[in-house]
Amino acid sequence: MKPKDINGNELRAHGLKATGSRIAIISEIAHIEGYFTPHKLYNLLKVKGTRIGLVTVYRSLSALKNAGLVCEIESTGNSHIYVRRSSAHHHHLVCRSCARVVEFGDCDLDSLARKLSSETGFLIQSHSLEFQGYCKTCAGLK
Amino acid sequence: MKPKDINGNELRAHGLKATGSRIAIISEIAHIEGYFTPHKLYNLLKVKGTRIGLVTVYRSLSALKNAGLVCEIESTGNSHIYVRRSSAHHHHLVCRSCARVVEFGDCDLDSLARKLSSETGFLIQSHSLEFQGYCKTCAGLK
DNA sequence: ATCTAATTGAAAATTATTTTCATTTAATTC
DNA sequence: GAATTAAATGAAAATAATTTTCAATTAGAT
Repeated sequence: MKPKDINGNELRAHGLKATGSRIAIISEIAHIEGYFTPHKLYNLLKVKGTRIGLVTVYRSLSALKNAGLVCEIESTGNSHIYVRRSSAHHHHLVCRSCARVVEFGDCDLDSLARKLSSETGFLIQSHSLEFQGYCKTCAGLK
Repeated sequence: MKPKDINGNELRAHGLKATGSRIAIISEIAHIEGYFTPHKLYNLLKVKGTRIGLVTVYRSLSALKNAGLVCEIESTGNSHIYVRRSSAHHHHLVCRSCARVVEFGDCDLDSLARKLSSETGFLIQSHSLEFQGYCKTCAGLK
């Protein structure tokens, strides 16, 4: 929310060239509460009057993902879904109604991972976990 | 592996018309160890000499998913990914090398869900969990 | 055997994403 | 501050994935 990225320091700190497009993109992402697709971000930027092409949105999101500034969410849908990234290892609570995303970090899956590892012989390297439901506001409206 | 589906009883039991295409599809799926995309299944069927169109593969997988005979896996990729479904509530261990999938059921996330619920006000309805790594065979080869 | 609604295939349409390549631009060097 | 350079950009084309349309076929019921 705060305009801390009016300059491109955060981008440069992550090894990315601080172009006008990217600054506009991370500024816009800072305002998005829930998750978003490349198209949604593109449209938000267009409404704001910027002239950033869809291709640049795709490429920038890919770069921001590699730099760790956004996360890509796993889904069964037909398009990429991103959220702004804040903490290191974390998971998401996703609202089915308004797309609000809440992060949490304490997943405590190590003992389960160890157990599965010994039962199956798998070398486990990572995991993904997500809870789906309705946020406080949307749950109240139902 | 066993040809229990040479007839379409499993399909009819789930409210699906037992067409030749669908019988061929579930028979083929029964032989696939890991996960698969619509295209992969389509190609396997073509190699076997069937004349099932890609569109039918898409439609059948959608129907089988609704009927609970296959699961769709969440991913960040550009295509749908399915696995044969066996038990009710379960999760997957996925091998990054050979795509082998091992199911497990005891995720024990209820207490975490309750805690998150009380902290955030979310009404939690479901969750997805997946572990990624290398299966015993592929881990040995590395 | 007939009927009917669901399924199928082929082609077209739609949607999502990536590549190509000429141009522009941020960051560096002088 | 101007010149240099590699990376980023935009527009269009290419590729890939998925869905729709519609006429023909077929499973399951009568």
